[in-house]
Amino acid sequence: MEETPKIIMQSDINCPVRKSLVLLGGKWTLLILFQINERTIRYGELKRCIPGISEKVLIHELNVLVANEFVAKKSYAEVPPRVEYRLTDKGLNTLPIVDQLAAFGLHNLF
Amino acid sequence: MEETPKIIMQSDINCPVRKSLVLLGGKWTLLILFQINERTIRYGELKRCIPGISEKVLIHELNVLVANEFVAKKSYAEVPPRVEYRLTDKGLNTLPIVDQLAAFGLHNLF
DNA sequence: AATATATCTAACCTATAGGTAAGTACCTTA
DNA sequence: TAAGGTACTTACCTATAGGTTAGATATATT
Repeated sequence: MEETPKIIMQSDINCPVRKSLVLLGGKWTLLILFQINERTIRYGELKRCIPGISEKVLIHELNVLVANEFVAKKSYAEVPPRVEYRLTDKGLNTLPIVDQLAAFGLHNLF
Repeated sequence: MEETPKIIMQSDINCPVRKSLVLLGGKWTLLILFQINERTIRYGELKRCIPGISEKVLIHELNVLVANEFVAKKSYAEVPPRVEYRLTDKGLNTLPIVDQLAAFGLHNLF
């Protein structure tokens, strides 16, 4: 068997890992994407699914995720208001990352 | 084909994703693990591989990673000093995460 | 008329992650 | 003798991510 050493590029600002971390590296970002996952979920449900996050941060993160097209938002003109969030295709593409975070946690952190 | 909806637990502090993020969620943490990867690497090399990181932060992150047993450190009693870092088994287990971050970046951020 | 619900908005505050810059110790090379 | 390489350490500073609290809105319910 031959040794086929992995070549690792310098991680300058064009490094894919680094670019991903710029968008996904927040304290709550990947957790929010994980919780939305493949469902359509209302703001209030989401909040209850992530104990400890503040409303301000959750709203802000959601706005950023919508602006970056990870999440799609649908508001209904109802009272009381109803707002639904779901992942875009790009957002769905982040799920393998959180799957690996989950697998790592399960296998190494208990 | 049956619908088999994924069940998603509430992400309290015991959530595996959340626990992983506590340890790996720093600005540089996963990038450092990615750069060490499967090689044995000296401090100075590592620094050159991550343009923009400060010495203080790199040293500090490395110390934390060693304390958390993601990274093993070997110092040689030489002058000038030589210190080598490599991933432990636990550290190697984080590579699938950075692989997914890399894949995501390549496919979605260019 | 008071309370509850749901989704935000806004003002304010702070802890800390991270940045900057200088210094240390020892040897090598020019 | 002076500059450079190597792996740090220390002190100081600051920007900002994130926390806290209160309020807005507009209906329905009691």
